[in-house]
Amino acid sequence: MGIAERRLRQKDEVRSSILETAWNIVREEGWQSLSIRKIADAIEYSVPVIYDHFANKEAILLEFGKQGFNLLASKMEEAKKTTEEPGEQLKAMADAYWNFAFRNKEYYQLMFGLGIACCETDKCLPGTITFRDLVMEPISRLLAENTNKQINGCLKYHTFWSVMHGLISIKMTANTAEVADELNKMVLDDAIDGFIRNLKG
Amino acid sequence: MGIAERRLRQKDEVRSSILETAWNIVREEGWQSLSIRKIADAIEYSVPVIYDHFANKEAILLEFGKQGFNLLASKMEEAKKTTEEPGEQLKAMADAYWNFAFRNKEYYQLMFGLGIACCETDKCLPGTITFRDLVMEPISRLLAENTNKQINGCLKYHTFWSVMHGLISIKMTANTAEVADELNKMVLDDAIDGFIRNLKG
DNA sequence: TAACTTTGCTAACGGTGTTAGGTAAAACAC
DNA sequence: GTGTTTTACCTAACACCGTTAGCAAAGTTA
Repeated sequence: MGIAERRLRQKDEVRSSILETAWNIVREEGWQSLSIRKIADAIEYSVPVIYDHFANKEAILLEFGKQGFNLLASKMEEAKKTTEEPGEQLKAMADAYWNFAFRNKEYYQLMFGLGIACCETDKCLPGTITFRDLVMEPISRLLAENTNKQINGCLKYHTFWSVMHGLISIKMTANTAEVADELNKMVLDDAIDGFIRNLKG
Repeated sequence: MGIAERRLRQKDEVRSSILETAWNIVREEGWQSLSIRKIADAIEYSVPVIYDHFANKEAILLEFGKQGFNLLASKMEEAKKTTEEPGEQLKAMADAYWNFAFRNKEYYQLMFGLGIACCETDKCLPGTITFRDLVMEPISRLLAENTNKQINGCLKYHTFWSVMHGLISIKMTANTAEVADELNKMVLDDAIDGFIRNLKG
């Protein structure tokens, strides 16, 4: 009785084509321009079919949000593995974050833009690694070597994200080429260097 | 012949009531929920009247954007005047920025949220002071005292904004009380302290 | 009073997310 | 193979949205 299986497969294909089509629309016209009707048109089904696969429009966006967070997490994990020195790890992850943001503007805008608030940056990952674990560990190692024991690691963790997010979101919002690209990357490098220097004491 | 004047006055009153009403809606229901029809309803005029005063909806948002940037600039200018020491000035301005953001969430969200992109953070002020002047001056003074002449002030200027914006926008997007308020303020203070320490060399 | 200008309205256009209700085809039971 | 039930899918609507064309009434001027 492979009928049920075939049906599930077909249903999954429609679901996939919804996501694929939506992604194309977003890439070509931006999030603002994505509409249920446009998707329905493109996949050659009527509008209500979409609601058989997603509760509402936000559920579609959330799906992309998850994808984005997973991709970002894997890129940062990968970056971290390239070195053992905690300071270098932080720099590598900052680099990975930067690259992710500008190679996947659509994802980044959805994830951190007008708070689709997919998650609090942490949750909604496959359960294994969290961003917190990833970034907190090298911070703690640097702080352990620091003679000044007053410094709060949790606080530094937030600073790390804030600096990166701030730099990227300002650059992304700014009218394209307000400042040269290299300068922006230098600002990030400089800020992260300063951050690490302060961690080392 | 005060007729024309009275008419102008009356027209201005309608314009003001549009802005006032719009602001009330935003405060009570958020930017997402602001619509031309709601404004028209509330001021007890028909919809097209609004278009006699504003070219379109975005023009209304832009008006608020200008207000926001002016308010922020004045708060930061005021903060700067409280001290002469450049490091203290930067801290005071960071504080003022922080306070502005959380005492005027609606403004901040409009100004830096989903890029209504009112301006590039600088322009659209009354022509006199720019944010750049305000922040760049104490940075330059600190760098002048620093023996390391390699440091780029323009770069530091961008870092300053990024850190502040990053901290605030992450806290604003986060689901209300992810982290205690005091901790967040501590993160800002810590980040700005670190920033200034690095400026001093 | 007649002509003109301004003011404000109704009603529409084309778009959005979402859902109720019906039909035809496919799958199942006998 | 026939009858019944489930599934897939569509049409059409609801309630919104921003925006604009066109018209009627009121106010202003000569």
